[in-house]
Order: sequence, then structure tokens, then C-alpha cells
Amino acid sequence: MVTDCKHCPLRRRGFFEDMAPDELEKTQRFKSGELAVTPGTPILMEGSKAPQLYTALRGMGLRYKTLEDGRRQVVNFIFPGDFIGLQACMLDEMGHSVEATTHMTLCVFDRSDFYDFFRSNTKRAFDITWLAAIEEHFLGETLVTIGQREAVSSMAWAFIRLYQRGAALGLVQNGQMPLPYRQQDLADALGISLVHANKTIAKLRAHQLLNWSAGRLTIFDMEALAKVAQVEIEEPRRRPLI
Amino acid sequence: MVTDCKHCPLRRRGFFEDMAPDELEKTQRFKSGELAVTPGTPILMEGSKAPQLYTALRGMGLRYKTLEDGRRQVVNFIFPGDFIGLQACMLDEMGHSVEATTHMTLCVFDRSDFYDFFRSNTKRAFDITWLAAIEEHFLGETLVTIGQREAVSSMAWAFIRLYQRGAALGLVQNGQMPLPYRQQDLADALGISLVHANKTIAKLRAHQLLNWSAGRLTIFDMEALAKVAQVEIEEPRRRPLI
DNA sequence: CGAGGGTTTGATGATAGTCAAAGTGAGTGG
DNA sequence: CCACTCACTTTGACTATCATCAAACCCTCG
Repeated sequence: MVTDCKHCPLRRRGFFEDMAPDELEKTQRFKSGELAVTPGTPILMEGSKAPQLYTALRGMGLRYKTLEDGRRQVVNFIFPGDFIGLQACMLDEMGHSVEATTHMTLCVFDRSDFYDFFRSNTKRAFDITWLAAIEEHFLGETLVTIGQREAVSSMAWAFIRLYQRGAALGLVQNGQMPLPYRQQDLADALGISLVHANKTIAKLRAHQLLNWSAGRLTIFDMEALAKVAQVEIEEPRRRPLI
Repeated sequence: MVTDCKHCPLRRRGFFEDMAPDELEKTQRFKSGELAVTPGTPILMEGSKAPQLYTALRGMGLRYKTLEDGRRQVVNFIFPGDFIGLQACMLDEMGHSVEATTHMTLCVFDRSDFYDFFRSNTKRAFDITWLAAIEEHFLGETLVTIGQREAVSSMAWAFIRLYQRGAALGLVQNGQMPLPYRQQDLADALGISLVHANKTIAKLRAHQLLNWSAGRLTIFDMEALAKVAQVEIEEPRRRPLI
């Protein structure tokens, strides 16, 4: 019951770039299977040499790093279409762990086929580099956030980016999207404590800017939120799908 | 008076990977010239579509992003051998600004030749992706630092990484290396205020762990420093040179 | 010798962390 | 169907880390 790349439900969303027939076919051959995991399942571990790569097909997860004293930094939230494990592939070791937050389905690729895939088609190689670059770009933005913005501002920024990502994927309906994370996850992503995160969210809610409860996010006033966050509102750009 | 890739002074250091003759020759053809800049010169601007790429040949600089309110986040410190402008190339726009801290000499490449270069040799394309991946890896580590470590710990981490990078490049002599940045730069890199940065450095100095003055860094006790920073001591790995 | 960039220091206050406890709601088992 | 548990959220009280302000200091340079 493996999804055929030709009929990939993701590619139908306008968010992902179209693929030439031969790219599609090569990707199909690259794909070695599918993996379904339950919430909380670790998918990749920091420092491990994973033999496989994934693309998130359904469900959400997160990337994180942990410090020796147990502190955790959430590096990124994983949405459908995200490519997982490039670091293990290029650097031989994952720089962060990956874990499923909801039920997830992942397309599986064998690392041993990666170089062939990379070589087989310049466009695809370029796509992979593009993904690495956009990730670097995003991490840079996250860095400014954690380093320079204060909590309210950080929170606003995070919600805006999450919402935009959701919107691009067509997850937003009636101004609402599923956001199945815990406050602890957001807190760990922004480098603030759970308690402080909670109080900060409460503040945004009190100001009628947004609501996030029961795993659903609603944004009431994007303009005002953007002002709080000090960001330009811009659509995420279309991205390649591996 | 342009340095020939064949005799590139960087490649002689063991830190950079060897290059096959044809790679070397393609790189040479890719290189369109050299640029010498004085301290303080902006090299790339956030948001700009730079027509050129660079490799730092000599000198040091920094990458940073600025917020509307003027706050600055230093994303990374640029050392000889660093590749500059990949983001502009892949994403069409720089995600951060780049500025020279010391006098610098940069190898210049034309963006219009980039795709050809990328396509011409799979190994080189791979190298570029590798660089993007290692950068992503490093930014992840920075993220944990800013998000989870407290000031002393952050500082210790930063000095360790800078020192290791310097050591790999052969800049360390008698346990000392040049580190021509201001305390403000370090502060902006770690997301703390100048005053606090200063006091934190003073603390490390008082504990006899290191000294950083007059643009020179000395580390007295790497072990203890690593303990403060909560990091493993590991050599930076050899990297490709573009 | 004065100017200016960078560093250092002290005083004060705000932002955010920690601790502790209560509230909420979904899921489970008797 | 009703406790009961467990994971998560919410709130209050207290504290620490860190930011801001201001002034002095140090050094190089013209």
C-alpha cells in the first residue's frame, strides 16, 4: 500500500514544484518504501549514522538537539514535504534528532542510493542543495529570533512562520490550522521556559492576536502580530520535493 | 597579481581536502578575479541579489542579520577558506550580510557561471552541498548555545569553536591565535549585551581558563573550558575548498 | 594633546527562570 | 459510569540572569 510518486498527494498542492517525468521516475526508483510511525517515535538520533533518508508524507514532527544536562533545543518543526536526514547523508552523522509528534508516514530512501540519485540528474542535485540552503536561511532567522527578540516577539514570529507554512500546505481552513505541538515544544524552540512560554501565549491571546488551544491555531490579526514580531509578511516560496 | 588556484596557499594546509587536477582546473576557470577590501567594508547585503560569490582567501570577517529596531545578530565568523554567497546563488537573495573585519582578500566567482560549475563535476556539486550541510550543522549548534546555555557557557563554547577553527587553519602558535573581533561582535553572536559579554569574559579570565585581549586569544585550560561549555572536544573535520 | 573607538566598572531594573501547586481534560479500569 | 491517572496547561510567588544607563578608563592616532 505504498503511495506511488506519480500520485503523490503532496505534489498536487501548489506549494511544491512540478517535476519533469524523468525526475519523477528517478525519484520513484530512489524511494525504497514507506514507514508509518506513532506519536513520540524517534526517527533519527543525533550522532547516529542513519542508513536511510526520509520525506515526510503525512503528519508532523520535530527536530531537536539535547545538551548533556538534559536541556533541549527544538531546531525546527517538521511538516509534510520536509526532507529528513540530509545531514546524516552528507556529514555521516545527524546533527540533531528527529521525532514524530503525530502519526506520520514517511517515504524511505536508502542512503546507499543517495549518491547515485544525486549524480543522476543535475536538477535534483540542485534541488537538494537548495533545500540545504533554505534550511540554513531559516536557521539564520531563528537565530536572530532567539538571540535578539524578546519572548512576545519571538512567539509572534514563530506563530507567523508556522501559520504561513501551514497555509502554503493548504492546512488552513476558516483561518484555523492544526498545530499539534505542546507548549513545551514551542518553549524549547524559542529558548524560553515552559512557564514563560505559557504566560507569553496568554498575553498574545489577551490582545486578541491569536488563539492556540486544543492543537489548533487561529490568527486573528496577522498585521498586528507581524508588527509585534518585527517581520515582513511574505509567502513561503515554492520548494522542490524529494 | 591574482593567486593561481594551483598555488593556493590555503590548500597547502591540511585542513582542506585535496583536489583532483580536473577539479582544480575547473575551479580555476570558475574564478573570475580577486577582491581586496579594508576592515569594515560590506561585502554582501542581506536581501541583495549579489552577482558574485566569494571564497575568503585571507583575512577575517563576519556574517550578520539585523532587525528593524537595529539589533544585530552575528550568525557566524568568517575565516580563510569560507565560501560566501551560496544563499544568494541558490535562493536568489542573501539571508544575511557579510562584512570584512580585517583586511581581506577574496576569490571572486561570477554567479552566472555557478550553475555550469555545479553541473560540470558531480564531486564539486557534492562539495557545495556538503558546505551547505556543515553550515546547517553549525547553525544548529549555535542555536542550542543561544537558546539553552547561559552566558558563561555560551562564551566558553564560542571560544572553543573559534580556537579549533583557528587551530585547523594553523593560526595557533604557542597556544595563541589572532582573533581580531570586538567584544560587541561576540556579544551579538551570542545574543547577550556588550556589558554582560565583557563581564563574562572577565569571569573566564579570572578563572584562568583563557585570555582574550589585543586581538589575541589564548586558551589555558581547554578541558575545564569544555566542561563549562558542555561540549565534546573534537577536531573540526577537513572540508572542501571552492 | 584632544578625539574617538573600544573596554571596563558600578548601579538599577526588567525580563525570564525556577519552584510549587492547582486546574483541565482525555483516557483507563474497576 | 464513575473514580483515578496522567499529561499538559495555568497561575502565583520568588529569584537570578541579563539588559540598560552612565561614567570612567585605556589606547591609538592624527
